[in-house]
Amino acid sequence: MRWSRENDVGRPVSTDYLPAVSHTSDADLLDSLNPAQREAVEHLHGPILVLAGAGSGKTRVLTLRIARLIEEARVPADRILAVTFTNKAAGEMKARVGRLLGRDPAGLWIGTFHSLSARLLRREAEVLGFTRNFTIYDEDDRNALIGRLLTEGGYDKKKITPRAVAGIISGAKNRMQDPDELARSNPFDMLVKAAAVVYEQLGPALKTANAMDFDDLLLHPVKLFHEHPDRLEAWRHRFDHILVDEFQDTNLAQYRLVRFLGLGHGNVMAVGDDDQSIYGWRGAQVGNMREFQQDFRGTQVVRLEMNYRSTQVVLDAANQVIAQNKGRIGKTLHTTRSGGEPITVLAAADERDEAEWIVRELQARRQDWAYESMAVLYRTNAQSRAFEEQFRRAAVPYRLIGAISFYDRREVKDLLAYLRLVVNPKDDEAFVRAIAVPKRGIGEASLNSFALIARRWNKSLLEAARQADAAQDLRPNVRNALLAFAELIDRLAQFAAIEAPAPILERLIETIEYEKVLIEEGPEGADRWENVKELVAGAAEWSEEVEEGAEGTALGRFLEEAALIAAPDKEQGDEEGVTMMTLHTAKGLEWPVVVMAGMEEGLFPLSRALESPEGIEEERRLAYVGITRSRDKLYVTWARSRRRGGQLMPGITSRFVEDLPAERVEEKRTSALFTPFGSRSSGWGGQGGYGGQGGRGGQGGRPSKSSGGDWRPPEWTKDAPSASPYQAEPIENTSQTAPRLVKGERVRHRKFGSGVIQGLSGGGKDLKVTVLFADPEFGTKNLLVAYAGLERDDDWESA
DNA sequence: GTTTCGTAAATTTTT
DNA sequence: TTTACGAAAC
Repeated sequence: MRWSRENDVGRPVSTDYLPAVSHTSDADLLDSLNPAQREAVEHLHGPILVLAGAGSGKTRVLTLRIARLIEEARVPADRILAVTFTNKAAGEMKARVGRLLGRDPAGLWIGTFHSLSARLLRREAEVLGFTRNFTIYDEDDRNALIGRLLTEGGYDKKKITPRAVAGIISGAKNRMQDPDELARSNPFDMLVKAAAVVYEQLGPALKTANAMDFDDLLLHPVKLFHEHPDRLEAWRHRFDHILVDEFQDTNLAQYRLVRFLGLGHGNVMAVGDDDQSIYGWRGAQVGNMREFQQDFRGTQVVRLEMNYRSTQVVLDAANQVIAQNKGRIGKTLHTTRSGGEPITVLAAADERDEAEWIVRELQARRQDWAYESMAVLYRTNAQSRAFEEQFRRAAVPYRLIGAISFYDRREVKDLLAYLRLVVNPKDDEAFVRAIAVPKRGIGEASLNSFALIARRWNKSLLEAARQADAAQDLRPNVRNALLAFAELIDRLAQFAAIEAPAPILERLIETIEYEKVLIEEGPEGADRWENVKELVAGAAEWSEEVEEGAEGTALGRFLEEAALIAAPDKEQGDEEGVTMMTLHTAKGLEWPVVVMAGMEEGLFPLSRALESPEGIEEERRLAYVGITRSRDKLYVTWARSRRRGGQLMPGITSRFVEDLPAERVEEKRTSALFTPFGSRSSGWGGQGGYGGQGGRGGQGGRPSKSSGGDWRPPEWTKDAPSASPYQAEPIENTSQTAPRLVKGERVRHRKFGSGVIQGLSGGGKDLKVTVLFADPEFGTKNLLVAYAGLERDDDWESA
């Protein structure tokens, strides 16, 4: 096969379209590699660090090397450990290795640090004082637990929020600090002090609940190896080869784990790119790449600097942006794809205008590329909304990735709480969650006094509930409800002992009449019920997968997957189409056409990141990641004003836009009617009216000279000052797309549809309009302008 | 004790 | 625009 054609078809996931390789000799494959790649692939023993630039074929190197270890070096697959950053990457890599081998690499340990650690911990749980059916707590569970500890500690949860405390504790765990060290790190900060106190109690509390949070999944194995040399010895001999992908994003615990497991034989391949380190906020430390070379003596270093993905134009942009960072290991990407389309930098009026222009542009570009070849990337998930609206409106298919995790939905979590309780009766968070839905006449007060009793009895909530009749302090109906609930769980447990996850779920849903519960909740109930059905369907599908050598019951494994797999990348929207996701999620993927949207100071880079030089450098690396996702065409867009958190904020171009090489950039702006701010904001109320002609209808692309009024765009200059953090003030008193607020103007409301302004009242923030809506169901309504989100009703243009 | 309504706060990225 | 929490009503 020809590797060079591998990515010619535009699809986000680069392996989907790989032709199945029935049999290809290794020699052929090796011939297709460049010298550096080949060096990495042929290195079979001893430590090796691969500095793999974006698009330099590192997945190819990793998969080929694994295949060679199995095929050439005759290493049994089950003695190879491969760690990736996401579940998706793991799945892809496994599939690719399978294709290279022409068979399933059975027994190969491949997965994320978290999933592999969980697997290890299930086998070693007892040594650490857990049982193998331990629960994995997600953020909500952990925060709820922390909240309870805060309340018990007499803290005011309004001043010291569980979330803030959780963040501090998580940071400490990432640095592998114990509570004492955390307390000492910042003895004068009340928040840190409180966090240290809670941290102290959190460990035992989690152990009591037989639960671990995400951080613990990494910490406990390290602790295990540290305190139990015999276990370390055993696991050191478990694997002969270790490969770690995205090594630049490992944190301290992850690195320690690699070191523990790898130092014996030293057969460790670490693959990473310091320029793509974008998880510092989560405790990742690029320094691990240096540490690795020191800890593993004689590490061979290979640099992959040949990029097979992007045009010269795109690479120039990437190189120039990243060059501003200090302390890089240093690397310059080369490509053979000279030239390329220029980078389009677009200035839009606001996020809606931005989205509208992008959608139209992508529609126009459909003659050159399929929708599946295009991606819109943004800094924050919140930005996806504007795009969704415009994609829908234009009937352009899209796939939204990652925004809301399927398993994060309330109805899904509620049901899973029951199952968790079945698997782990000590899981008090699950108990609290499950007993609340459906309502059983046990409110906060009852639950609290019951929890006290349970504690006095030294029992978990479920255990205590089984004997609730002995709890004299409780009212009879509460006692009965507790008993009934415990019985329900126990019955479910009996059923679970012999059944697969799907029937268990079905039975549960039937028992608690969940469909009825949801439908009675209101209009969203139907959607929620759909999700429930999807959950059952997913469970049924899952049950069919045969996973050999896995630990625990089927139900336990099902729950573990639900906890660890972000959102089986539950995609929303259409099957195929333009992809939308955050820049973080986009790491490792590629598309012929990439749009980086929302390139404004304060949004990207985020204002929070501007507080430290490291923060800005990390944002810049994220920009680098974004740019290098593009094969052929890159769009970079920004908006002069943008709604953020309900407020309209003025925007100036991101410094990363200014860093782009001017000679490779073409500037454009939309011809949209402009949203006024600054001095024009006083014009609200009566005379209104910006940009006489309906500019919105004009096709984007050509800069139009006077799109309205006396407004001037901020100059877009190469050397604009950007040293000081950009602090934007909200724009008061404007609506997004500025309908003329005069009597007779046609406006559109999100819910009520189109209507005509009948009159105005109030002023400033309290400005109200009276609108007669076309739909008789709504009739005349008084709306607060600042809140109603009225838009010009320009349907008449097309009608 | 529970439900409902209203007001206030809040929004980074992911395992 | 959505969610979270608190107060008042049921």
